[in-house]
Amino acid sequence: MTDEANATGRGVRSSLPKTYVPADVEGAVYERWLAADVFGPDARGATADVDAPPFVIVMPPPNVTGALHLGHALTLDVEDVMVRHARMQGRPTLWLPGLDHASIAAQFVLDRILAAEGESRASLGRERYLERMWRFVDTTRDTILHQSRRFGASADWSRTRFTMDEVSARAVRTAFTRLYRDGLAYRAEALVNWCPGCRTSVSDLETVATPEVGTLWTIRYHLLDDAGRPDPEQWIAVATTRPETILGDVAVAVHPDDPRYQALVGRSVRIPFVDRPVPIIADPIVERGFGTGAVKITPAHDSDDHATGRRHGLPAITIMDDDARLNVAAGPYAGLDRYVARKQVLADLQALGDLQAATPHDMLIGRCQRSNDVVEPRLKTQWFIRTKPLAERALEATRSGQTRILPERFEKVWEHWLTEIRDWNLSRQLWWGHRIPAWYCPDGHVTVTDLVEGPDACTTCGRPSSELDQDGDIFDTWFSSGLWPFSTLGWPDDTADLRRFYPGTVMETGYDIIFFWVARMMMLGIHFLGEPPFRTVYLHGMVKDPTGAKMSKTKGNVVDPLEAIDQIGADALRFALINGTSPGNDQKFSREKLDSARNFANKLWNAARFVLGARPDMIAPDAARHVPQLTDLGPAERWLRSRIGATVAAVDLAMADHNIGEASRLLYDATWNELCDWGIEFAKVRLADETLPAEVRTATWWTLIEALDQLLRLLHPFLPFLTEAIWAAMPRGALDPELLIVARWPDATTAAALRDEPTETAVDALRTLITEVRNARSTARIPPSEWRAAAIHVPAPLAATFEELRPAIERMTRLRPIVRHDTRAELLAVAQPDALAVIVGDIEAFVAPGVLLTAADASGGAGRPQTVQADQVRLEHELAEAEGHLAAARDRLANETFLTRAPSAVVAGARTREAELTDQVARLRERLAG
RNA sequence: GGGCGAUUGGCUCAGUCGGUUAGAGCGCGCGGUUCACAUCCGCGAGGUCACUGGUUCGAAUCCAGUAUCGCCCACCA
Repeated sequence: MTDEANATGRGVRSSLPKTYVPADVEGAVYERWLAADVFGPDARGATADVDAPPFVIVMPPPNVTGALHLGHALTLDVEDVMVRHARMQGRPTLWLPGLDHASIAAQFVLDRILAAEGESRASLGRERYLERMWRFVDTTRDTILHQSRRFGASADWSRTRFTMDEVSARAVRTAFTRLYRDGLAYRAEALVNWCPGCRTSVSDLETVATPEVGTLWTIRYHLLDDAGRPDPEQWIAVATTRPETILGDVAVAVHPDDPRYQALVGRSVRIPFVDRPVPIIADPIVERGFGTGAVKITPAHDSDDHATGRRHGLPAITIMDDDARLNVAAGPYAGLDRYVARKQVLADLQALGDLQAATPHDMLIGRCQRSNDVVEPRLKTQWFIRTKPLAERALEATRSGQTRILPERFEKVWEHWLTEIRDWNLSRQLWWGHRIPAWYCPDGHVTVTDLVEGPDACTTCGRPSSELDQDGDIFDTWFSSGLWPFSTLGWPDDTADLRRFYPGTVMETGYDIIFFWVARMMMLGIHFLGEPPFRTVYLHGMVKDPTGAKMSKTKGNVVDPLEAIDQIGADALRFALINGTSPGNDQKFSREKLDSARNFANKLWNAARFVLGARPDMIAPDAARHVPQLTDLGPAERWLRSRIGATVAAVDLAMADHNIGEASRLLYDATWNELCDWGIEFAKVRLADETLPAEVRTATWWTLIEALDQLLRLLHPFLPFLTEAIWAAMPRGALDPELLIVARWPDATTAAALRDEPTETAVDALRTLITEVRNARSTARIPPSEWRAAAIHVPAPLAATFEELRPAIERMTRLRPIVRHDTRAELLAVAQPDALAVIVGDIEAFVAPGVLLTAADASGGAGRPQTVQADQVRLEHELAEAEGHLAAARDRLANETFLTRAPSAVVAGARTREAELTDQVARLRERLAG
């Protein structure tokens, strides 16, 4: 075949390579897509209807920190399926790819690399550190983008964005400035989660509550007498898990109604080592039953205590520095690490005789999600976002249905989190990220501006910019991520893209970042643009290892998606990740799934190879697509068309439901169990039958082509490379594009017209007959290759179909001749007593006797006189089954209330069934008796 | 402490609006050199749908409770 023929889009390549080698195909196919320019909403090669509503998918930009893992693969696959589906429906699609600078994660990774090189943040300094970071992300960025293409992602690479690029930077400055102007961003001293390892504050979401067994120590604080001296004989005992923080204690709290302590309220105790007198206060927050019922109050290092301290107007004494070492306020313990200090304090208390008890205690310790360090609550002056008003509008959006969350159950956690939301700490004491655009003058005035060059002067006192200092902190990464759906479209400018593509259609991501990311996008999107950034939030589950454990490098149970692609191809990996999954549910990923997907890819390839290679001679190799006459189709062809129509409808339903796992399952089934097992097998007989008229044989082939064509379209989102490669060899219609990726999704109306239920019913009955004959032959141990004769009675309505399919039935049952009798009586008259009986509904067949076996023979023993017909066992089994069902059916019909209350259709169905079973049972009994 | 999810053959999972006989893949057993595919073909065995109770003519499905596992949220020191 010539290149010209291919270029017309109508050429038929004579055959596909015998074996499908993904590596040979995938790269080349991707190049063809790129060359044809089909990915973007207005791509040159795209065939979208410009007036159709655009399909915009919002994806989480992966972190620039390293290679992609299986979770990324799943994300890209799910999104690619959705985008390809929409593209084939003729909608302009926007899938905007990008990367996230991931400030804390990236610094964590780079710090490790630097440590290996004998360098550190401190040794490089801010400027050189950032230069180094840019070099690092330049390489990882290329890796990630390259990998995304290997997954087959059909994103619009021309629009690739980075959360640290200038457009993003401007969006960040603008967003923050407006929030500040709107009174939603504020700077305040507050207790924040401090990670001493990362040397930055982190948000509540970034701290992980870790169960640990700690110790609950009981410590005596001596009461002060009127002269202010500690009384060695009188004390109040407090319980604490953090004895080192006593150095920052400012009070002891008891419950106001606690009779043990009521007399002590208002008196003072002495804090040891720092020799500080503090009051005993009453506060209902104290749990009387816990510990001693008396709590030490350390406002600077505990969030409960902070709140208590504020209620009582107590000072907050910070005793730790950024490295979590005790500071000068800790008196004799200054300079000690927090845990060293703890030991020392305990030893000193012991020496004083004031350590009363130590008991093991189950507790939750907050650890840094990134570094696993124990997070320290500390007082810091930082920037916060007032989230309540933003959260309310996000809740309105989901409650009103303006934005829908799928699966719906996630709406509950969404509700809860947004209802209980606390202010968002935006400041990070890191270097890699967007610098907070706030400047401070020596008088403490704050100037916030979105000007890239900073403010001219202090907006309060007019001091020139030279006297202003910019905040040294950067923003939480998720702040820029939260702007993603619109910052990528040119916001804050009112761009054409923004007007056309905001809000997005579907936001797709894993449920693990619903709060980190989805909630933030919702809050910020609604605030800045007045409407939510997407209509649907689709959350997929997590990919776990075969035992259900989380995949992690340290556990060594990760599957490298690129390795899997090298071994079995991207299509198989994609199918393995999607087939058999449902939205929001985790999946256990295993080698077996990959194998199964690979087998399916192989099956499709070979089916296509057969179909294309089975072209009858009278059809020219480069023949244009031809629609056969309905009258030239046989029952098998009509059956196959009808099943394809049913598949289109079922897949459409699943896709509309966002249930792509179900869609893939339906397609697996249709391809393997319908097209391959029956469609092709039936067709083989007609195609090979030279006695048939040419138009009948060609009609069969064109029917296979039609079925394959429809399945290729439906399968393309799932197996893009493989289907595209097959498509290239298919005879295409005049209107079909050269590339499947921009071909049209099967039309529902056309598909509905393919349905032919009477044919399906008739052919299904004959398919069951074939299966049952095979079963009978198998149990009777008739060699599969051996031809046998048979006699059959087929009820009149089925007779014509039977005759039309006779050659196929003969071949598939390996029975010939099959003598058909018009009445059952005729059949029984000729039936040999030892023939195998096959009773399928109204059809009854007798197959020439098989080998008669004893039980001993069946288990491999020597040949013996044959007394037991193995076939009898099968019939008895069938009889028992039928009798069971019959009994159930009769019970139901004997039930008066069933007859009166159940819908008449159900009752009628039960009656029919009962009649059928009665008949079936009678004939089975008759046969067994005979 | 609160919430969510899961529990269906040996394993991994489907199962729509409650409806007759609960499906698939893998694995298992038997058979197979059928000219697309052994990454295959044919046949088969294997399930009291976690448990208890309820609603209903009818429950894997709806309700209540229990158990086990997993996850999320949470300020008892």
